[in-house]
Amino acid sequence: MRYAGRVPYHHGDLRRALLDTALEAVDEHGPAAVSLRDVARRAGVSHAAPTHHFRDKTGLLTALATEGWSLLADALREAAGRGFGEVGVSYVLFATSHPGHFAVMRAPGLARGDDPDLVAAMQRAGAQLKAGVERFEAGSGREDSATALAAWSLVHGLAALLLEGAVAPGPDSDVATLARAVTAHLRPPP
Amino acid sequence: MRYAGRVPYHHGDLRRALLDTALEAVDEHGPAAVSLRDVARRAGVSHAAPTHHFRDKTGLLTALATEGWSLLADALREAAGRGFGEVGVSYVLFATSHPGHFAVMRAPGLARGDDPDLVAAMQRAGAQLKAGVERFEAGSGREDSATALAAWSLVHGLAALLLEGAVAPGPDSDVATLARAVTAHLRPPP
DNA sequence: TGTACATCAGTGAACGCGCGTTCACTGATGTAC
DNA sequence: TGTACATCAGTGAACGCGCGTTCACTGATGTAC
Repeated sequence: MRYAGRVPYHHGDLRRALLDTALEAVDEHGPAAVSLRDVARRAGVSHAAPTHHFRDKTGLLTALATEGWSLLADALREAAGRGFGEVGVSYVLFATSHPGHFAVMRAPGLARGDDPDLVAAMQRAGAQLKAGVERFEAGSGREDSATALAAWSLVHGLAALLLEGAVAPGPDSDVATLARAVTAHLRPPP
Repeated sequence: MRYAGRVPYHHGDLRRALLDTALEAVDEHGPAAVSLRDVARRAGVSHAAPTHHFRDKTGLLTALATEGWSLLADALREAAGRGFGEVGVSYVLFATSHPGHFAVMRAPGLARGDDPDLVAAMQRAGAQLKAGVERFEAGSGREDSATALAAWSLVHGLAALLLEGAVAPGPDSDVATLARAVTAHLRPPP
């Protein structure tokens, strides 16, 4: 039973709360500098509590990476009906609106790479990316691996430049507009 | 005086040695996880020695970032005579052959952003990048900020994907070939 | 050429701190009967 | 409906470790005379 004004012994959804505070910590200091004790502190819980939800630090990062790839797959799938350009825009929007997830997803060696859930989520996102590029290539009737790589590089690079603070949308623009302008510069396969 | 087989008290060029071992450490664990003590250990020197060359940890990272931007500026300048495509290829080659430098250059908040040498080196590299894009645009006779951003995104994205291990050149290819194929997909301004 | 001395480069001990993980524990919940 | 008990969720102390920085020090070098 819970009484107003009383801190309950059980949290309610500590797992979710830990994931959220971990994302904040990643946003602030990068995925390599996340500390389990800091995450617990932010969530207002003892430093040993996370153990019950994610065995150890790697477990927490693996859960974040899995969630990230899964969210990306969902976002790309949702945009897939609207052509390559929109899949690309969706990729950039995902990266800038989920910086913590995106950073953990790209950081090598922090998550357990052989985790089955993580592998499945990555494959799901990979399939959506591939489908997006194929849609772009469809216009020309031929497939070209360099086109696929160029498309991915383009949106990945824009996302990285935005996240690194090397580029920012002007006052009359926003990320989606920037992304559309940039993807329009991709030349279809010869 | 130095005798063969005797470890001299003075190192000779400890500053350079520390920069080099720091680069190795960055390659292995990322810029956020570099430790001064580890860098000193790798260089075979007491952990307090780096203080004499770089006041503190930030000083070491600032020196690395400065060196990185300076090397990039040199590489871009050298390639500038050969058209935009080669400037782009040169950017990607710099990133993949100097992963430690490139990582420190992009990591926000690790170096002293107001260091005059660092600022100067960044400006030098920025000017070369700008010149490269202008060369590309010259064909069309008009300038277009989206073209510049797309060009930078494209090469930056390819570099990031290669460094993150998301993409690797096949057995019959190499980084330069990949970079040429990708930059060929950039569409000139309308 | 020799010598005194300032300066430079590196040492090793010490400090206080935050970290990840383990552990025995206790409070809360839910289920079988 | 009540009660016993297993299980789950969180606590707090403890461990050993590596870290950045400071400090008094010593060895080596170079320069003025």
